[in-house]
Amino acid sequence: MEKRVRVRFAPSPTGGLHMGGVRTALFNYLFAKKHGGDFILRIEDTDQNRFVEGAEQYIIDALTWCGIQPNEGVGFGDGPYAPYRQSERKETGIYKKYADQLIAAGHAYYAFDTSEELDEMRKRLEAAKVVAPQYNSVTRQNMRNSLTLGEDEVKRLLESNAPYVVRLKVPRNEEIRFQDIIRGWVVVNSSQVDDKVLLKSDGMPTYHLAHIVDDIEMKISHAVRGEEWLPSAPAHILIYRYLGLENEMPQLAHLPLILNPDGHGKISKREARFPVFPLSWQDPREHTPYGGYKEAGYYPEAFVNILALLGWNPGNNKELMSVDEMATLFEFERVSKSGAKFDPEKAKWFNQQYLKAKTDAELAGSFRPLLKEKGYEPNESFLKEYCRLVKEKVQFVNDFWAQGRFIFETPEKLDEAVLTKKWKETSAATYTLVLEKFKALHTWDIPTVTACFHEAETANGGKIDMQVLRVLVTGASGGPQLFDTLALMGKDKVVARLESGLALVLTNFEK
RNA sequence: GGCCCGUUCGUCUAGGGGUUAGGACGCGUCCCUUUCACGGACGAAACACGGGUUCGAUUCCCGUACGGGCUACCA
Repeated sequence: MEKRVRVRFAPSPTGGLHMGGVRTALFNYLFAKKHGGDFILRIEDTDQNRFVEGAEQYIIDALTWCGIQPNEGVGFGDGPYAPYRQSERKETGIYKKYADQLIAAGHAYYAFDTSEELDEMRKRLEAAKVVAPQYNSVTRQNMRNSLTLGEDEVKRLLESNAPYVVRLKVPRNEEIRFQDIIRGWVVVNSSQVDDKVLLKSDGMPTYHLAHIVDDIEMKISHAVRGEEWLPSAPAHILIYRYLGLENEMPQLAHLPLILNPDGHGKISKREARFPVFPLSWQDPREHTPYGGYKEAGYYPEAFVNILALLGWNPGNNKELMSVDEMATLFEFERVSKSGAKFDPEKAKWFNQQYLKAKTDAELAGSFRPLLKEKGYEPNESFLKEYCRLVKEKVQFVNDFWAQGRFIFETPEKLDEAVLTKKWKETSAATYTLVLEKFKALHTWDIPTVTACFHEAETANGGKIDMQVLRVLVTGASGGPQLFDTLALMGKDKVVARLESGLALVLTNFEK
């Protein structure tokens, strides 16, 4: 019988959770949802030196904003396997228990080397032209560990509380093979694997031991993580094997990395000219916060949609999908092996698609607070109409203000390029005519304004350039649907703008 | 350097021994439009290279190049 799908997202609280981490969480979430399984948040805080205040809460907040909440784990309700923080689990002695088991079985050993001694060893090896200095089956013979020291000495050191680590005893030359759901068979020789530290001298487990113990204890069925873990997977296989748990170990899936759009390497928060964090992140050790997708105006649905298609695709040419749709389609077999460069331009397009799907009322709701910051609080119907007009032109609600700002505030200057090109000697008379026609109106709505403009054209004896009218009223060469905009602005404002616009042109353009 | 992983339009990708190599973003042209968009149509644009295997390779194998990851008592 297949075991119940239980997957975990297991970040360490060493900083803000960036988009690569979110995607890993997302794939876990989709997989769990598809199979009706569990999605767990486990906090891997075994490195006390790298602990960052606020990071854990950030992870919880970010997942929540993205709508990919775990159903078990830190911040989301303890299930039957609590605690879900490794620092707390360590207190139960669970990691030491497994480490002791490995030692008893002869697959792990105590090592008493100081960091100075380790440095010395590496230097020595480098001097001897050893290409990859590592603590392994060969070098451990010259180090201070329970394999070289003799039983009595080891016992004495242990009893005298000498600091030690527990290392995995990796065999010298053994082929280690494992199957990755995404990559197929991967084969590595154990000579390439070093004697990994399992238990650190502060008593904390390393990632290598901790995640295995927890995955087993928490009955994790699939370990889904980034490609950066692929090189250490062989060591993990060995640990499972020596624990007698190779048959119970989770299936492995190593996700391709998200790469920088330009340049090279993993996506990085420093060089990116686009957000890499879902929510803005203030690192307590730094001065300036990093902006987030939320603050940039992205909808969480759009953000998640973008991420899902970075390395995965449903194979049906469909790109816009809800999380539910993605979940029904998701499978690791359709996750690609190669890294994906993130394309910020396409990300914007995604958001635009979601934006266009919103109702004017929804948009008004999200734009109202932004507009209030600028000092304007129009009534609901005005705001909805405003949103209707500007939404076709932007990708973010954040752009709504800039797009229609002229409605609230008189532009300081008019678009010169348009005027230079289109303003003629007769223009002053033409647009004065339009002004007079507008002034004479008693009702003011879209059809009336439109009809009035056409009447002006008739009276003028020919077409009147709408773009020039636009510039006179709004200052800009482009903007929302012109007559609709004029209708929304109201007669008084349009007339006043037209007057001031004409005055401005006459002083600056008429020679 | 060593080890591991990867390589289809600029980017995200589909496909897979015989295809006009498909879609999307972006880009260009046109249509719609007396403005601005949206929308629509069309177009330019890819199988890294070299050897095999095969009647036939973009697809399978090997090598090379290139890219990425790892190489800590970090995860």
